[in-house]
Amino acid sequence: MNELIGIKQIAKLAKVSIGTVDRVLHDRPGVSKTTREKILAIIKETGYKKNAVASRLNLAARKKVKIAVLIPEATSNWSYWEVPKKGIDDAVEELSDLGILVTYFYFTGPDSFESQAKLVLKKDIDGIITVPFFKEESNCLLGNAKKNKIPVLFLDTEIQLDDPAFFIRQNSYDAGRVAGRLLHGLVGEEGLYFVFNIITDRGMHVNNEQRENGFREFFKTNFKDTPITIITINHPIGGALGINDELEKWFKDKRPKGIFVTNARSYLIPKILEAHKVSNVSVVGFDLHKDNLECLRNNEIHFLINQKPEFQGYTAIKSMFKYLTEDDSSDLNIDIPVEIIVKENCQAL
Amino acid sequence: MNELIGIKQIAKLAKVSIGTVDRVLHDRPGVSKTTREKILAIIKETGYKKNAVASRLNLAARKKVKIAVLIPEATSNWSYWEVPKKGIDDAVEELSDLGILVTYFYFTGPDSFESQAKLVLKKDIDGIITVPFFKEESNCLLGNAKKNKIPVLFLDTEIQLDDPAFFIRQNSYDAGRVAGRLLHGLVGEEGLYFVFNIITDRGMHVNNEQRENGFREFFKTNFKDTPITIITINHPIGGALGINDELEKWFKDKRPKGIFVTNARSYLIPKILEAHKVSNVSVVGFDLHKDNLECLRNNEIHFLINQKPEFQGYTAIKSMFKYLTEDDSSDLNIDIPVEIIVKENCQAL
DNA sequence: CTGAAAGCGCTTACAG
DNA sequence: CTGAAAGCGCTTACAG
Repeated sequence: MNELIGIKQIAKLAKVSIGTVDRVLHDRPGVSKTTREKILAIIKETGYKKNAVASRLNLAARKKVKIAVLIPEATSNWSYWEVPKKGIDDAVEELSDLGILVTYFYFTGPDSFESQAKLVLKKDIDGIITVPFFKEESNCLLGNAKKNKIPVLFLDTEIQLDDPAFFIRQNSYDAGRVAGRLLHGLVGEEGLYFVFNIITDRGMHVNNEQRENGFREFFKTNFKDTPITIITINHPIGGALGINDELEKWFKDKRPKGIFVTNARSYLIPKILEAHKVSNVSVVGFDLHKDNLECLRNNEIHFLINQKPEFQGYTAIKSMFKYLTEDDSSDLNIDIPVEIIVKENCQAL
Repeated sequence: MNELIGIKQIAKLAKVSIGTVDRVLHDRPGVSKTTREKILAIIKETGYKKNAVASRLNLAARKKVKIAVLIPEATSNWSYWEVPKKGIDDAVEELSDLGILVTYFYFTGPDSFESQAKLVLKKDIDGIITVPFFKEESNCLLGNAKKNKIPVLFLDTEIQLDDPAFFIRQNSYDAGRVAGRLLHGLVGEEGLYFVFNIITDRGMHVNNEQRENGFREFFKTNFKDTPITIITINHPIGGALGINDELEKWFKDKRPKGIFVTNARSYLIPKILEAHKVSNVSVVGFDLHKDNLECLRNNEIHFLINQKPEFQGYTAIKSMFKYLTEDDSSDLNIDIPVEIIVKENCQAL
């Protein structure tokens, strides 16, 4: 709390000009070894810390930090990707005085991802935020970005890539374990457990798989012999699910039942249950999709797990900006907490 | 995204100097009505927004924002108040370049709260962050602060005061309803429910009461005839709880049981249950006290509700700073979300 | 290799 | 009532 030491004080102590101090601070060439070392010693001694605000004030006007955001196009159904975008926009607003420019690029499948990624790399850009939905194409983007020394931050999903990268996403395996805990609490040890993977042709299912694995691991660790039935349904988005003979068989059993839906489509379950005339089934799903929230309010879904997409977007921008301006990568790898939502705490969000 | 309009451009458009523009922007006297109106019109037209960073750069060096934080002294037992303090310190660190100075004051009871509050008001201070543990004394502080036009922000607990004030805290009533939902999920409709208020002589019990009310309201709304037994134990912090005849009576009943502890002392429950030789009781409590976390890991406590004390501290500083520097009070009243913690999602925090 | 000057957008004395 | 200058801490040309 003693008077903050600035570049000016350092210069005075070292008997040089502030320009020279600046050169040393930024590791720029053109300083003799002796002066450099003298200045470095003083910087260390005084515990000098650069004033990031003053620094940005200059640069903001001349050279904005440019970040490209490459995400799925918001579809007409559920515009999930509007949510992280909201967070991104909030962060941009907060950082606007510090000089930031975010440009959005959209993709719909592997091909457009690839072409948009190429477009991004052609632009004059400092960092990239995207999602690793397509392994090969993500590797390609990551490799090319690496060549240009452009950092890439992935949201939503973690997959193994050829080069190290940054990830801000929920640990889906942990989320599955939490779902196991919650569903077990409602259904008990004598229950029948179902995992519903309601998928579509296109799109990644990495999160689905890891959530299922975590769910099974929970039971394997805590309640060894609990039988879990995995049901995978390929179903286009929109449209309802009808009677299913395989399901009918399962529903005949009298034991208490729990269903874990490994993605946002748990809102489809109540109608299936109705069609099969089954009731008293506990349901755990993901994401605060409005239809899910509706089911939560009607006690048709009992728990929702939130991966905080808005926070993901917000913190992605903040962390990337911090990295690009202060070379601080500490916030570029984040485990989003597994947030548990019930009817009584869903409004506050 | 067109070129940002600055004070200089405004001045040029209005054919005045930037000094005059500055006077208008800050509503300072010494500008003729005509020029003032001309400038205001241009500001409106151009959508000028002041560059907060540049503005602070000046002031940071001359006049720091000074915030007094008056909180309970951290006790040797559980230093709960270390947690919001951590959040406060993080926020201060983040804002250090913008010129902030936080001074801590500590109290142990109503008397020291009062004397420390007086001390705070004598200092040259821009804002106060504290907790409303003592109604009369809080009113006194709030009244005096109002006279000096110093904003007061209360954390942790909301109570009704004579003047309007700012609150950043969890809605305890909602938290109680969430606890009801969670415990009911584990215990079911045929169960016996207990609310444990484990209190001490000193200290406020407003949160305890509201949590209990919310809990009862949950059952009243959803499961009308569920019997709930309220048990209030006055017990000093530290030391264990032994056999209790009244409890023994209740524990004789064979029905499934659920216990809701309305504060952080749920870690005392497992030992009581052991003493009474009762098992299979579901427990919901508050706060990530290390003993509570230990019980959560041992499956002796099943849910914990977190009121995010670190976030409360962090956001208190950020919001107060924003209010004092940008006159933006929008973040000074916050409902902290009711965060649900189980064994499987407690590490990430 | 080093220094002096101009500037980022805004604020604060000071001069008229 | 208004303007011109100096300055916040740092960065960037430019001059030597």
